[in-house]
Amino acid sequence: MKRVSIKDVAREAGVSATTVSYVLNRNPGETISAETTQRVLEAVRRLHYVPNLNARSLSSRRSNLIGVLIPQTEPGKEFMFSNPFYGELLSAIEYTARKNGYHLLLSGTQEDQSYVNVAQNRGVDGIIIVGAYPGRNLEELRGMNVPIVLVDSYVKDAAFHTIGIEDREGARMATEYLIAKGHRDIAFVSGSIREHGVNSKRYQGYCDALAAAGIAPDENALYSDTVSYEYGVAAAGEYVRRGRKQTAAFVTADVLAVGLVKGLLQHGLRIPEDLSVVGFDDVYLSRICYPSLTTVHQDIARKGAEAVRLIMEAAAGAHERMECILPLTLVERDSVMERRAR
Amino acid sequence: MKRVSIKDVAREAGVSATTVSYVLNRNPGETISAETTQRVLEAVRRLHYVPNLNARSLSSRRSNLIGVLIPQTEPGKEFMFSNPFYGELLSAIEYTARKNGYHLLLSGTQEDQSYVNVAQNRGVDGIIIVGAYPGRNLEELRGMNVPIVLVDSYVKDAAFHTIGIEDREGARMATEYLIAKGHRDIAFVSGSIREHGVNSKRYQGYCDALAAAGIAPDENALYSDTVSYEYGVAAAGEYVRRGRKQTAAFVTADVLAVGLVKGLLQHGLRIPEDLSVVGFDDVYLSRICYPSLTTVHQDIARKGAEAVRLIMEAAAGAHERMECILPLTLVERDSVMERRAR
DNA sequence: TTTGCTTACTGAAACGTTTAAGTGAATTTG
DNA sequence: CAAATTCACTTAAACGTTTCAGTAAGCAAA
Repeated sequence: MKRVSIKDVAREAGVSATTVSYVLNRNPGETISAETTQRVLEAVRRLHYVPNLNARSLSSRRSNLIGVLIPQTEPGKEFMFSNPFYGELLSAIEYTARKNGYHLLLSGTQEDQSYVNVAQNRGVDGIIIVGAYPGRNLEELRGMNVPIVLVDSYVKDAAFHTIGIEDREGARMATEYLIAKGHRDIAFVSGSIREHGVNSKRYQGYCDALAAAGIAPDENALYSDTVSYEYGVAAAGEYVRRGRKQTAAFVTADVLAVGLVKGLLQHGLRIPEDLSVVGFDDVYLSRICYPSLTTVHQDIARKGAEAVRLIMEAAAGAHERMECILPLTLVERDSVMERRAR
Repeated sequence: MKRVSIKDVAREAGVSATTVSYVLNRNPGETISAETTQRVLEAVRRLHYVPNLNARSLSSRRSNLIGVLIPQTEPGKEFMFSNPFYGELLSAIEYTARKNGYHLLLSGTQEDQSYVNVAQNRGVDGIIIVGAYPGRNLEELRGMNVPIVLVDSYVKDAAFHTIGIEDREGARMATEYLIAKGHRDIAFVSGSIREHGVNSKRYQGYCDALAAAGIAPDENALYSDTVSYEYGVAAAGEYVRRGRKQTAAFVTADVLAVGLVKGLLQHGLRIPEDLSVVGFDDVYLSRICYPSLTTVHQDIARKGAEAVRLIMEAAAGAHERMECILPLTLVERDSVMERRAR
């Protein structure tokens, strides 16, 4: 039960292996007669030949493989890859990659883990890293000789291409929207605020909007290390415990916002009557949850597509650092209402 | 900027490449002295050597790579991979695979597409196929010389291992539960009912429960199309159009159930007061939606883990066909209530 | 007629591993 | 003490491609 190799095809077609390779790869500069091409393709079909891509990678040093690294927790505990946003992004990346002849090498990442082993040794043509933050992991990657795209990271490093969104603008937009609806006490709920992370930018945007309206930022911002539905629920409890000072909340991730809403409902509060909520990301879930979530929309499909595009361009020889920032819009749904006296 | 290879390590450590390979692979039967082992490992560390897994696969004919095929639609249109269940399952597969030293080669599949090219040519050690149904695609795979695990398929074929759940039992359980709550007119909402597919089993289970209670199944209570949130919403419209005969619905996928509920709410109906709903899968979303969904729970994390285990066992030499059926339980949440007169 | 160019191929090395088979030296066995 | 065994390695072939550097034939140009 041996695999059929290029040599078998060559024998069948009465040509050399080299010729078969040239036929299959339409190698520029090489000329193969129409007749021979026919014979080779015939043989390929007859023998059901499929090229061994490992051998091809080994020889040509390109693999048509893109490594994708996504934060992962133990399964069953949380959403797919800890945030449904990651799932949707992955889906978009996969789709674009496949349409361009790439395969995906998928690996989850956990805090302490080395990034390098995960992907380098397969000879990937590029790596897309989602949700990374600076640290020894990124240091490791710098030495690698492969294009790397960081998604949603504010690391400015010549070694990494980045793709992101107008975080600060988006947050300002959301907060301004709440202010325009008459709210002045606006909670800020997010995952951990780290330097170079998206949340610090979103916090800035939130402050920008408050400042423009002459409101002092709320010292009691709620945030945690993890972006999760569970933390959203917990934050609701905390909000009640603290005396429900705010009439609105800007939440930096939909999954968190949905948890918050759920938690508040469980406490017998009504949304948006008792608290107006604006989320961030516009994951599919936001349309589904109850009440449906007013949120800052980002084009996830496009983000994935651009990530793949950057890898391809870099692999094709582009050498300067590339950066791609996508715009945001606000989508109004049912989780916000005009402020009224309580 | 050359890659460091095993030969560089060999030179550095003053031994042959073979010795380095033996040290790195702890090859059984081969003895390498402690001192040499030390020297080699030192050299590996000094040179930051990482083995080229493509070369390894080529030479050893095992890749530590598992191909995963998941139904995929255009991104942005629907959930991750068309059903959040797939995302959660993928997450579980990834986790288990990684813990066992495997990487994942991910590919989405679309209706018309050949499965073979997607994975075979990378020399994967096995393929996990989610949501496949018999057809020419499976025919193609039969010829391949690689363990294949079909998830949720009732294809009985010596060429494929399978992993599934007690679909019929689960459906019976759900329907019996509704009957026990006093319902007699129970809708059946599902994706397309195909031979060898899970939905035909679930339909049987639904009929079993009705029969046991002396209820004749009603053609008019059937809603079947595609598994998607959108179709759930559409089914709600259809339900209203048909005159709201049923007081309860058994829905064969949570994502569909959530759409149905959403659609009904949009029509001004209340859940569970106007319609009791039981879903299937217990995806994370079921806890989050409003009202939270009573549903048939399956252990998705375990399912993913078992899929990987089957691949590993098959790769290790097990040759008879393996089949793994996991049990189901019913989880009660807020989408069902006792029937009362209307 | 020689030279040079084009066309259509082929040979062989290289990519980075694994692994079967072998090799000497040291050690044990009969 | 010779023979057999064990130990600790090495040699070289193989895995299935790509690709550089030819080559031989045909033809046009000088």
